[in-house]
Amino acid sequence: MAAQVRVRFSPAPTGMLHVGSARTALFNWLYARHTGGTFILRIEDTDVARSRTEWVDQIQMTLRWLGLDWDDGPHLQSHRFDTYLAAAERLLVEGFAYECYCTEEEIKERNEEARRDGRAPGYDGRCRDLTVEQRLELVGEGRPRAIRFRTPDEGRSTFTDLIRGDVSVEWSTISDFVIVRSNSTPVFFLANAVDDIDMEITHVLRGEDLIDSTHRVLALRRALGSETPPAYAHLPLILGPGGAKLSKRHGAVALEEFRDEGYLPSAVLNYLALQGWGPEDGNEVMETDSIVAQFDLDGVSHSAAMFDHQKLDWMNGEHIRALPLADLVGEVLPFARDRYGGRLDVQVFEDAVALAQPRAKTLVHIAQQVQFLFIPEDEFRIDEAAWEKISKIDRLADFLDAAIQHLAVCAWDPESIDLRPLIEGLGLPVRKTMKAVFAVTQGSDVGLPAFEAIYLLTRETTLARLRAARARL
RNA sequence: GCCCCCAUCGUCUAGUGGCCUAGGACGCCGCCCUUUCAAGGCGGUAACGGGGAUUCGAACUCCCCUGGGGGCACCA
Repeated sequence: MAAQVRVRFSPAPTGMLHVGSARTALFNWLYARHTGGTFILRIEDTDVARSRTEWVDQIQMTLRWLGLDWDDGPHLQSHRFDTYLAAAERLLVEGFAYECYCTEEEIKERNEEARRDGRAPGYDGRCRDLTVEQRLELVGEGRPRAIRFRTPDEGRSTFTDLIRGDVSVEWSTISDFVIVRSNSTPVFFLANAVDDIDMEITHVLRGEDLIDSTHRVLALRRALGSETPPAYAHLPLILGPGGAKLSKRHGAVALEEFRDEGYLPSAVLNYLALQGWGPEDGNEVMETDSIVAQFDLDGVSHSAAMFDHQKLDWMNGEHIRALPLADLVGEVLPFARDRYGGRLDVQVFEDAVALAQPRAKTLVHIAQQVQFLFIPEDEFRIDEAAWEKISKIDRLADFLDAAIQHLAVCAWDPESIDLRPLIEGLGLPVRKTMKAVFAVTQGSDVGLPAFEAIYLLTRETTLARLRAARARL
């Protein structure tokens, strides 16, 4: 057996957890749990200007909501600047890095010029081999000092990716890069390399957008004296519909949004696991435990996946239907309380959720479906389009009169409430006429099973709504 | 512009030289069930980007092209 697996999820706290990051977190977590390894949470907040502690908290909350627990951390890189700076100093002394006195503006200008001339952008190496005198002069001018890592001028960099095989690039295409900013804060590459060494990370699973930066991190690690690099696995990206970058335009992209829209964490986790990975038996609806048991790296696909909200909706419905009623009620309750507050009758609510469960896509959807039971009577409205449709129904007034008469005296149970015999008795078409029942009692011509719904509505309210509709004709 | 990665139904994917007249899932369409809408059942639609090469035989191997994505920051 190989050494214990140690993986980490290392987000930058610059915003909410995006589905792409969440998928990366998930795969790291799955791999750790599958192998019995350690899952570490590390916050890469080296960009002090953009990082915010509220995002650090928010990210943790979201990971917990998804059900991803970590064994170690969160470790904030902002607490370890001294360590990174000391490492940079060592690299400086040993000649792996050098001091750079070019200003950001100068570099930007030179890059733009290079682009105009059709040359490749990237640092031009101006400060690479300054003499002591030159350095002193630049310092004398009051110029800021950054530290740059010196990349090889020739040869190739190659590493073996766990899911892509050998990945290699010509060193000449990778220019010297900054590892310490002129304001003396460390940059991602440095902190990342140092921490992965110190935390003894064995496997780095991250998005494919980072594949090019791996060569630089690996070179840094070697310069820092690390002889055994971790295994790298670059995960396919998650794209929006049409293959464009997944963005707000395509609907929810932050996990918090999915939570607020009434998606179950188990469904989101299940769907995310399917972005780039699939179970061998093809059975896609899975409990988290089952995913953990089956997950492995060689099942990960190579190509990017497009995020499909429709499939997520279906998946969420599957998970909603798999939930025991009591659990589902607990899940929907916050959404319902939010809408109906004290008007919510828990017993009625439970029965209504049971009716909604087989036809629900999201928890919010369920909360909306039971609305007709809990809104104040003076706020109850029949959907205009539905009213338009049902008002054309043949002999609607006769039917409503008969229904009122029947419901005023019948026993109050769904069986006795059943209006179909009455409709047939009047010689009216059942399906068509039932549309009116839905609209008049629930506000829309589609809804929860009519007679159970009427039973929950109570005799009094039902009669009131029928009479109001009759009066409106 | 240069570099890197990728390439099977609309989408997620199975497929690792013959089991493929390419399988499953979402979606879509039809039928059944049915008090609406769903759910469920049954059936259908739909793909190996193009061209070479290797081979008795290529979705699967190799090369070229094309296409898509990513990167080339004192962001991560």
